[in-house]
Amino acid sequence: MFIELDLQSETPIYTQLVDQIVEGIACGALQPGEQLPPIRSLAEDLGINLHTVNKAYNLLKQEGLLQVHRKTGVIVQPGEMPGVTEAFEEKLRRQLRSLAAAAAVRGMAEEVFAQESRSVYRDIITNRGGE
Amino acid sequence: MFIELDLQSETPIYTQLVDQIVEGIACGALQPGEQLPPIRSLAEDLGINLHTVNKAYNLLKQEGLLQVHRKTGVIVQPGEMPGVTEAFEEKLRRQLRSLAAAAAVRGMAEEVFAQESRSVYRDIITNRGGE
DNA sequence: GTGTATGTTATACATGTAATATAACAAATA
DNA sequence: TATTTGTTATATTACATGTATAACATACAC
Repeated sequence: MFIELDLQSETPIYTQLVDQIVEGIACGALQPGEQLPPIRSLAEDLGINLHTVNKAYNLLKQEGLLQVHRKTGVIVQPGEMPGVTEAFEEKLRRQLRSLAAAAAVRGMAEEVFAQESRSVYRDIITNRGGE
Repeated sequence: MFIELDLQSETPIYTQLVDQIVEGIACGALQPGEQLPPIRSLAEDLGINLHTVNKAYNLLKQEGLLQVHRKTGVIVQPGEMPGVTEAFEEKLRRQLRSLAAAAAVRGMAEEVFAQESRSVYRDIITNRGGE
């Protein structure tokens, strides 16, 4: 798997997992219908607890990005992806707001901030990794 | 004061405080050198504990956005604002990355995402509030 | 000086979250 | 039947959040 954890980071492990799986789907490294490792294997591979993986998988299931079949295991949502809901828009704006304010205060111009966003987005879908 | 807290929110109170003060500085509602309420008054006004306000003020002090003088109280950084450091750039990119991936997965196009960022930024500095 | 308003520090407590460790359960399939 | 999967249930540890009190240190007004 392509997952890399930073156990020293202040971002919770399950969040890192969620983020990297979402990125994987976004950039095409994880195709719709593709199988993810069983929670126990992935947990062992990463040296973490089964429940931590489970929590991440469940969050993604609730968001409609993963499907969980008993015994079959976990796969990337095969058909329609969730789409941009009103709730998602709100959440996105709320988080962008915090970043934009911090950027503005430090003198980062509007266009630079927008360009930064665009460039980060592009880095993801072109699978370059970003750093 | 212009602070509004949502005690039901999952975002910690001190984070909400930090965000709103940063926004206040960004949009000009809080001018450089301007005085902020004493921690005890603000805490009482908002119906929260003194230490919660103190934590927020201290984070902003560490980031160089506030100055804390004993007895004089807390003021908005009067001279040079922090600027876009390497550390800030990294942190910004890391957080944008998570948002961009989530947006991409839901089919939000690159240009829409960039435009969204630009528009949120503009909302802040033009002091319209945003919602 | 005395008093007062400020931020600071220390201690304690309650609650919730993150992560781990075990164990057992439920369902699908070989 | 046995195995592999996700699920659920407890328990424990550590840490974060928020509160509550109390005391301390400094600057300023009087």
